[in-house]
Amino acid sequence: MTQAKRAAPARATAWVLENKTLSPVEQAYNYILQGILSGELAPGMRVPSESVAEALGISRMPVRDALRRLEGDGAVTIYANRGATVAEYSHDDVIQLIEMRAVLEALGARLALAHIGDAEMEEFVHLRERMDRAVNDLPNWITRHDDFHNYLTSLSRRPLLMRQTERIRMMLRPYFRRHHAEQQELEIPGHEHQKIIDAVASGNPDVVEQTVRAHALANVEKIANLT
Amino acid sequence: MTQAKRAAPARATAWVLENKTLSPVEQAYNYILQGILSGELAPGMRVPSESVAEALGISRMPVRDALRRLEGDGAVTIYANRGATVAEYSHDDVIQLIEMRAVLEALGARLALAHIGDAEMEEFVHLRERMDRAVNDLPNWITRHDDFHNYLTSLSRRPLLMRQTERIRMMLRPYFRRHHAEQQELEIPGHEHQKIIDAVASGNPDVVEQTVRAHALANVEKIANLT
DNA sequence: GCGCGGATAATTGGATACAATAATACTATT
DNA sequence: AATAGTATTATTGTATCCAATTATCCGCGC
Repeated sequence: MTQAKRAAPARATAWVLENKTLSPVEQAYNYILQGILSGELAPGMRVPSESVAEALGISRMPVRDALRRLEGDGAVTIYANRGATVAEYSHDDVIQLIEMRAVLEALGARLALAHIGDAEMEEFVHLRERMDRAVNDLPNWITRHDDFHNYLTSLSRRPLLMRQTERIRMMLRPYFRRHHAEQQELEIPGHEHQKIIDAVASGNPDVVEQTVRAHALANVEKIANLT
Repeated sequence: MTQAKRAAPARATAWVLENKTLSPVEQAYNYILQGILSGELAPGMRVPSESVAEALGISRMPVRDALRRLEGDGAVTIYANRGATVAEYSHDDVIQLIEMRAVLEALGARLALAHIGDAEMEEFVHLRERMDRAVNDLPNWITRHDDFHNYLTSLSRRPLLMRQTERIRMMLRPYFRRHHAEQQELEIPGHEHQKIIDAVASGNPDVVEQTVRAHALANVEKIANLT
């Protein structure tokens, strides 16, 4: 069990950029994830390693690796001897995920306050406007919406927290899509998110945390009821 | 001629307890995780798939699967073409993890209130006592400590939340071990945790949430400074 | 028509083999 | 002696093959 300790290699954060040809595992990972995020692969659908392998012209082995990683991300569920399916979250699961996201993003927002100046406030308004402009284009709007929240969380300078919230958001993606697709209008332009901007502008950590938390929990029931 | 049967591990690997033939992936997963939790495998140590496979009498393939899952759990880090190492978290990382655990467990505690009656209160006291009795046995105390917190979180009836907090606790395990090992005494028996019990007894959600959160953040700096 | 077995097909799990990559050791050259 | 470049070794990544499990289909009996 014991292994010689050796200095861990430097964290390669930029390997994506220099690698033009993605490795088979990465191809498979991106391919499947894209399918889930885009909505092509709906919750419950099977993801046979064979068909993915064939589609990408690789063997099943890297696909399996990719599926394991996606399982860790909560994007797919792997049943023993029965393969992988796009993760399906129940009514209660969705509630839990939203609750978790709420407290985590609220925490992120609170911690972000320390790093917010005029430039950042401007950026918030900018992001809100971009969101509003995409109000009639659902896929685009979802992206912009995520941009807004991710930016706020990113200002906390907490990469692990960021990663966590992104992960949960990814898990919820299919259900948010469904929810927004059924709404007549996505949001009275900017209204909800302006409240967050105002809270941030106030500079009060408790207010910020509470506002973001409430925002995330806003229509938890409506979303969960779709499942 | 008849093909030789799949070689059942001829060597009776002194394996944990009587288990009903865990699949190779599960064996590898448990084996590595156990090594990390027990402290045998310290952060930064390499975990070559070959040696694990050999130790368990299986091939490298299921070990790879296990490592991928552990990567998703945050227990190991996999560098492309350079294998897996036990996940190493920096000073800042540890702070983030503790912060996340704080808000998530605080949320869990708040939600648990709805499911707490006399029987549960008794169980809390029971668990605290077990913890106190193990005060001179570090590994055991850590287990009891986790038992206490996991029980509280479990009462929220939020499996995903539970899983998340357990995951984070696992990531932090090596650093907590280090922290507690350096402490003269683990805790004025029951003192800190009695405060949580009292808060729960009060039945006030805000108090509970705040208390649990404060408890988790109690010595974040001391722990993080060890890295 | 409906359920129940048993054969058959489809799909995953695991092992071996080989290729690719990174780490290490070595040699030659300055 | 230091270093750069090369050869060697160790380890990981991928492909292919076979076994095992699960799902499907079909005939049979009620």
